[in-house]
Amino acid sequence: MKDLVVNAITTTLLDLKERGVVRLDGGVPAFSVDPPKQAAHGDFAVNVAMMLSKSEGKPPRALAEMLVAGLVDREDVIERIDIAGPGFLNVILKDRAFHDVVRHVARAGAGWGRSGPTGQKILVEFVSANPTGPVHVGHARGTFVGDAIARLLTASGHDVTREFYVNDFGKQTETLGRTVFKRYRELHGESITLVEGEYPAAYVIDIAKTWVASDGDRWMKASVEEALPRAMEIGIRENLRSIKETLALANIEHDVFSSEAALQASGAVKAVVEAYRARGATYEAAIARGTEDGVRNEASKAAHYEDQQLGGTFLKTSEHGDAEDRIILRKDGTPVYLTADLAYHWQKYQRGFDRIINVFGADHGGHVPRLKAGMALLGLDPKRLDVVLVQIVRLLRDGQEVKVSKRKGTVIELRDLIEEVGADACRFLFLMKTANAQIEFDLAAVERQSKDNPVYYFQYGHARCAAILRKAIEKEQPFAGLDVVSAASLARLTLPEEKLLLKKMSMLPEVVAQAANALEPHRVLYFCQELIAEFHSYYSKYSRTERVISDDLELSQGRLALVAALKATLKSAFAILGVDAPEQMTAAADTDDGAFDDAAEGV
RNA sequence: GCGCCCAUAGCUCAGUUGGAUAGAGCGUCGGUUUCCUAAACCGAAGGUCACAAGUUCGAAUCUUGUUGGGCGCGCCA
Repeated sequence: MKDLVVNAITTTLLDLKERGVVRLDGGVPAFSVDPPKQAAHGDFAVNVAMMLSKSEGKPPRALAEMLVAGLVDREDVIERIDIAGPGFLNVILKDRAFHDVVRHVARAGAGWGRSGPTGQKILVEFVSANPTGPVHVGHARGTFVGDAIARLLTASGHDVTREFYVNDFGKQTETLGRTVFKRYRELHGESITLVEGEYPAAYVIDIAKTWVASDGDRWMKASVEEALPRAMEIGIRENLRSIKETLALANIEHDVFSSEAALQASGAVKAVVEAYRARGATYEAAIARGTEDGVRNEASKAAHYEDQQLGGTFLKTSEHGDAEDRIILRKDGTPVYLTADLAYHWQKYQRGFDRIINVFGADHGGHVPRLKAGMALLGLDPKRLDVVLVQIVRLLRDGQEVKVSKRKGTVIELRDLIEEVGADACRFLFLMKTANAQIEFDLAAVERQSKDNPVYYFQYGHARCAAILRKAIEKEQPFAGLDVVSAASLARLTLPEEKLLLKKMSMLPEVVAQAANALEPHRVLYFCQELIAEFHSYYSKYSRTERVISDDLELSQGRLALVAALKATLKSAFAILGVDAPEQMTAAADTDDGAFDDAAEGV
């Protein structure tokens, strides 16, 4: 619908240029066509006259008048254009333009709001929780945001691969293995003590039980070194199984689980180092170049680990915006975490993705410049790599901060949260906010409010549409269908609220495209909220006077078309967000208090 | 100390990439159901958009500075 206005204005501008009325040196500017806040300002407000003022050397209002006078409206959809304020064009459209929205929705079907295939291959990596424990609430935000971004990009016609990077290599995995082995011995009657850094939480005991069930006491005589590979294997396998179960509960599915251990075993890590050497991007040193002259000072964390810094092979990441060069091989020749990650991302490029998106927690923000610099040093375009940083969620319970720590065993699992409030409600809590703002999250409030969670407002909007369509059948006026509803019926949609609803619905494809472009799923959510609010308001206002279903059959069909189009719009938007669109609301279940109480147990 | 992110109603957050009189939910107060679902709607109260300059027709939005908060600054991952 907005396209109609954009086309008419563009055509008019080009025509005026042809006739020498405007110079249009910079081409047609990227003017805005927006629904104004106030109804008095027409259906769409256009700012093109203000934008052209400087380059044309004429006042905006004069340009606006020239545009109106020379308007070329090939599709015959513009009723009137008012000039207002500093030079806005307030466009009023003919009713026909509104009714075409219904045709659009009908034609698009299940693809309404989505775009055709772009051929672009995009990789979205998200969650990537360490397989040393279950998915906890600290991961929840990145998990839902990542999933919604993947859905958005899919809706925009891109070929999306969803990936989970499994850090099944390194010291933390070893620590997990040691803890599992201790618990295994404990189950066979030994008394054990966990040391600082090992995982005290109960889930490790469950892992050990699984191990006992399959291997019995076979490893009781083995040394730690002998048993460790098996302990790590079991630990990672069980944690990964638990992670996948939780993700399934959250309605999230990954296409690829990429293993760091496999990456290491494949030789890819050594290969990336060789590639850097061949490009002259490395050097051997005891300390990173430049760091002597005060890039680091005593306040830097690095100072506390100086004794572990023995030198080795450095990568010249500072040449591409990183604060300092980074080590990629220790003195003994072993690679560091970054080296593996560089190899991993090199592979992402080699796998043929046009765009690579990582959803990281804000605590990994410092990692981004190194990664991008590392890609640049391989001759790859770092702009193809986008990192969405999801800010920390501060967890509160009744206003008091809750510290979540895997090491202390005070983990609140995402699974518990989902079971308490439901997957859709949980998803909503995290998608309502932009990813790059830190938020607070009161668990007690979530427990209390689980019944009036915002998600139900959305779902009720859809269910209400469904209820009206059911009622029409009951009253023997079943809706004919969006594709066959008559022009005469649609012409009966003349109430201002009805036109507003149609106009709003028509914006869905643009909202989705913009949200995908910005990697901001919450935009779709707020669009739905506005649309539903307008609908409830319309419904209530006319519930006594202008009902959807009346004795006027022609009018009823028109209004049912409005309701059906809205239902289709919501259903499509919900699917893009990963939220269920129910046909009817079931009574809110009673929630028992304190569901988190035993989730945070220590050992 | 340095880098990144943030600051909007009592609370939690939006604000259509610079547009006209800054919004929603929750909370408070008051109203609306013989009716297509009240999980809804209507109204009231509530704001120096942290502060100060600057950029221009126009700033919550862009620039700089100040203040306050978060994250990071490791040869951990």
